[in-house]
Amino acid sequence: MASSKTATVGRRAAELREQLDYHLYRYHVLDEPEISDADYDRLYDELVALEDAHPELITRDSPTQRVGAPPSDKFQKVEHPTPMGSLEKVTTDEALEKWHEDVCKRLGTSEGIVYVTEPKIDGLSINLIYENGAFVRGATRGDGVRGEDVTPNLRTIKAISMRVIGADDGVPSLLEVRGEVYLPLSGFNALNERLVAEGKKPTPNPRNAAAGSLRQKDSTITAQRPLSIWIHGLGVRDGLRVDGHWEALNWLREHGFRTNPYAERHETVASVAQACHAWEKKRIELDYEIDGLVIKVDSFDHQRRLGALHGRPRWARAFKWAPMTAQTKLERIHIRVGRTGALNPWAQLAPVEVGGVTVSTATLHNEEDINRKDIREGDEVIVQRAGDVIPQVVGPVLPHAKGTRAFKMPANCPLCGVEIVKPEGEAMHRCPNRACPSRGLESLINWVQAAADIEGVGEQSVRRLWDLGLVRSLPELYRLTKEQLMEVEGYGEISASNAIASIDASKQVPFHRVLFGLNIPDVGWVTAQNLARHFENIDRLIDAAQEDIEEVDGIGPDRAESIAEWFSDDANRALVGELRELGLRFEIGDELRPVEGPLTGKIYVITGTLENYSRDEAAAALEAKGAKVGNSVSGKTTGLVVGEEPGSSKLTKARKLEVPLLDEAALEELLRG
DNA sequence: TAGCCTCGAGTTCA
DNA sequence: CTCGAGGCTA
Repeated sequence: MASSKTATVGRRAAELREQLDYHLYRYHVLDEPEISDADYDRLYDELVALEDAHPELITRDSPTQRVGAPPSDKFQKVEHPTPMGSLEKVTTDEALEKWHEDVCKRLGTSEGIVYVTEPKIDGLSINLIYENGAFVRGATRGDGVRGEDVTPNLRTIKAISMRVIGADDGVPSLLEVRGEVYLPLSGFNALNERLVAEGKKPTPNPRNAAAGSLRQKDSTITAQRPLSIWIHGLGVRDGLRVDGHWEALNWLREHGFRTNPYAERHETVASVAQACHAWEKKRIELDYEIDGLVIKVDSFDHQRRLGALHGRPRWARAFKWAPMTAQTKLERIHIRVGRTGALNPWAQLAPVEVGGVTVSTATLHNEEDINRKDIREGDEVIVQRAGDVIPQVVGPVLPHAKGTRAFKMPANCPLCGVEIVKPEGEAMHRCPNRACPSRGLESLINWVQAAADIEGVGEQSVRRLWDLGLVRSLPELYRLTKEQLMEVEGYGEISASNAIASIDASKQVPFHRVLFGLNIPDVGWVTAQNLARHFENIDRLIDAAQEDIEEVDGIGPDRAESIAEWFSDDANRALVGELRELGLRFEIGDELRPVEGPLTGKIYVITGTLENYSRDEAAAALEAKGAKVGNSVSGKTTGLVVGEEPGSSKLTKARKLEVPLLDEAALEELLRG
């Protein structure tokens, strides 16, 4: 008895759902309601009552369940006239090719299929409604069926047209226009600078910043954010005669909508694949983030015949690249003490794929930076590899896990136990102990890999030699014997004698490299060269007064003082004497003579990877012609040599300063001419 | 004295 | 590559 009643109720519920869906469709999709709103509400209320009494009858797609997300009192939920579907993604050429084959099979032809690609903007999908040519409402995508009405905020975005231009040539009475709201990177950076200046926490990425800006309750705040939009499609468009997506984009553009200029038309799938790869590299040139390309079958007739599966159109795909950001757990914050005694905190991360490589460590710079970003051990954090290669921890995915606490530098050096100091106004904490093992070890590593660049002895070997107590100083490295080296893990008869030979050969490195390798504070590559050029030998330098040192290019009172102080230390003087006796070079050769050539006075900067030269080779070739090669683009830069996968910051700066760009062919031309 | 420029230092992964 | 900071210049 009871069961048959339940069955009746179940049938009625299903009937109501079907009717409600049908009337919603009549109303929203076709704009031709068959019943009044009051009648609709009566049906709806009946279903709600049934579902309240029999919760087991509630289905996920019930019209009553469309308010899925937690209710917000800020924004009204609105239903989209046509649902905003999501795109199935592909990540490989093979998957793309497979999709193409499916398209051909379903259309029964491989002829005449045209694709359109557009950058896939990492922003917020928005649906805009125009009635009789006037903007009346805009909503976020939400769950695809209902979104949040953010009309007042959208009105503040100047890139959104408030009316359809050229309405006289037959604009549909109801027009649904889809687009992606985003925050340009320049605006994102400016916003974060402002937030930091106001003592607030910066936003982790442009997408979050855009979302936050658009969901401001107070639209005057939204108005201050430089949001923009790319329009990429049509929803409802009754009576509009366009036959394909490409034509639709053109129509939109002509009627006042901001469509992306990098939309491309492709006659073959191979051409589509090519675009997907080309844009993966070109994307950093854009002032907004894209995470792939959207690919659509152009013809609306084809689109209709292909249809959709589970709300995902068969006629479109998102080609997505490996993400440049990822979320992972920050397991521990470690401290490393550098060759100058600076304490460097670094993050040990749960390994995670970012931009195609597995990242497990990242530098955290200093205490201040960690706390400004509010990063804690145990947090879930966002890791990013942006235009550059080096991963950074952007910030925590709030809230903090239980039991975490703000990061604090240790009071004592983790290696030697001496009390840590932090000079007023400086960012870095330091271990002041000159005899701290970290300094000796790190400076030896710096010697073998940078200053002298000894082949066959790398960081690992130096660490092992140090641990075994065989080499604890530079002179000890030069007194190392083959027999001793063979005790070290990883060395055999041959590799040991080769390594000894390279150590011996490294005694010939030029004076300026020796100076660099001594680890004098404030003396890097350039200053070492300038010192060598100015004083010519160690005898003049070692006893030079601070005022004499100030004469050198790029050295002012601060640096001169620290250099003079270093040379007045007995231990350092002894080290110099010992190295000299061992046969290292302490006077200038002819390697620093300036080269006169056709490019004298010109300054070039190189970015990206060149095909026929390494960066060092290209730099050497330019220098051989008299040019200087710098590291950063400035107003004085003659030209920026751009290879494959260039760094974004140099490129951006060069554009801004109108520094000429040279490709590899132009470089070769320059070197010949 | 401000703002540009250059330098030093530490940096990841395969 | 990016940051911070010292040096240089207008």
